[in-house]
Parts: sequence; structure tokens; C-alpha cells
Amino acid sequence: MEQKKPLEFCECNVLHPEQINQAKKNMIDRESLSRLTLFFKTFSDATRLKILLALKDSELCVCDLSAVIHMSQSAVSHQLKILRENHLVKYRKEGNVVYYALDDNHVHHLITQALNHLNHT
Amino acid sequence: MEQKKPLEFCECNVLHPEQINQAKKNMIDRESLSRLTLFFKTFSDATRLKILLALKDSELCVCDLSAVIHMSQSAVSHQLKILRENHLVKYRKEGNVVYYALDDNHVHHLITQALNHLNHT
DNA sequence: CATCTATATGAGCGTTCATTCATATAGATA
DNA sequence: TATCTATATGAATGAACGCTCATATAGATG
Repeated sequence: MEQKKPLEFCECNVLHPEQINQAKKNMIDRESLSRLTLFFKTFSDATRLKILLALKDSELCVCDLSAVIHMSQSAVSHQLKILRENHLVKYRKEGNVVYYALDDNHVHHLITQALNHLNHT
Repeated sequence: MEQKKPLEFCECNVLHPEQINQAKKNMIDRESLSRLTLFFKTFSDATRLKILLALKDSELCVCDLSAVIHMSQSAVSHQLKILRENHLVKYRKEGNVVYYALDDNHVHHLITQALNHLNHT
């Protein structure tokens, strides 16, 4: 017979109830967590980061991007789709040509901040 | 015979040399890019984000974390390893028990900033 | 020293994901 | 209308990744 109620997810007994309660308060709801994860996931690929860096100063068409980051047009288009879906880039059409730009100045700022963090690590 | 030199990565001809040159200046070196990608990749998993959120106010032992985020001790340990390797958490041992904490206030700040960005999207 | 406990870790498995290749689409032009 | 061009996209493939399970390790305790 077991006297101690077994923990749901951990077998051990060294628990700090106060800290746990506080930590639980810091949790965010499932929806926010999912969006946050997706947001970071969008930044977590070298090709997509290169695209975002390339777009810092001015809009570029798909062909430009392809040339700048040295990747096939197809690969670039696929990644642009993901960036679009996550609202990190916007685009405008001019005839056949599609110009992409950063959707928001926040985007580049966040990358810069991450770089700063890495630089003094 | 081909007069136009074919582009290395793109078949099209609509190129904007000035913008391309500027964009190339915005590129970062391979090493920085790799570190940046890894940095964001570390944030791009729900379990790891939950761990980081849980650690906002105080250190927690592995068992605490397991309880807070509702995951097995093993799963938590595996993710803690990744967080450690990327210098997002630090730890101290006290007997058997290992206490984890955010390595740097920057970490939580960056998450908060991302959340803010998402909130007014 | 033997055992118990908290944590770490390797192997295996299923899933996700980025690229390539082939092809579709849409706008421009002959 | 037929074709050319810039971009988009579906399918396939291989690599990366997160979880589980089993087990290892290290500190504490009898």
C-alpha cells in the first residue's frame, strides 16, 4: 500500500510547493504558448533568418533574394510562404514580380537584440 | 550560345543590383548566423519555453519543473540539457538535487518581448 | 558496503521539416 | 491565342528532433 500519493509526472519527493505555485502563475495559456513557439520556430532556420536580414533596408523580389542568400528560387519561395503565414513579411505584386519586405520594424529589432545577447555571452 | 550569364541560383533576370548589394552588406558571417539560428531554435519548442517561463521568479529543481510543466523527468532533463548547452539556464547542485535557474535576465526579457509583439499583431 | 533517490543519458521510434524536382499559375508579350 | 517569365506549390526524400523506455551515475542514508 502506498501512503504517499504518487506524483503525476515525477517519481521524486523533493518538491518546493511555494516555488511551484509561483511558477505555475508564470505559465501562459495553451494558445499563447503555441503562438509563441511558432513565432520562435519561424526564426529558427538559417534560410529564413538570411531572408529577414536581407530585407532589412529595402524590399526585394524573389529573384533578388535568391541571389543574395544563394538558394534556389523554389527553396526561397517555400520559406517566404512560412514567413508570410507568420506575418513576418509582407509583399506586393508588380506585374509578374513579387516584392517582399519586412512586415514590421519589430522583426529586425528582435534579431538585432538576439545578436546582441549572443555577443556578450 | 548564351549571351546572358546564367545566374547561379535563380533563372530569372529581374534583378535589382543596388538593393542586392545593400542586402549583401546586411548578411552576417556564417558563424554568427549559425549561433543565431541555434539560439532561436532553443526557444522554438513548447517544453523548453515552459521551462524558461517557470524559472522566471526562482530556481526550481528538476522535480519541481516536472510537476509544473506536466512532463516526465526524463523529458525535462533532456530539454534542460539543451538549455544548458545554449547557456539559457545555469544550475547548482545540493546533494542529490539539482536546481536550475535562468542564466541571464535577458532570457525572460526576450520572451516577454516576443509575447508583446504577438499581442499587437 | 548496500540501497535508495534525484538526475542524466543512450537507443529507438515516430513526427516534423527543409530541400529538390517537377509542375502549376498568372501576368506580360508577341 | 500561344508562349515566355516570375513565382508558387505538391510530392518525395533525407535529416533533425522530442519523447519514451531502460539504464547509468552520483550523492545520501541505513
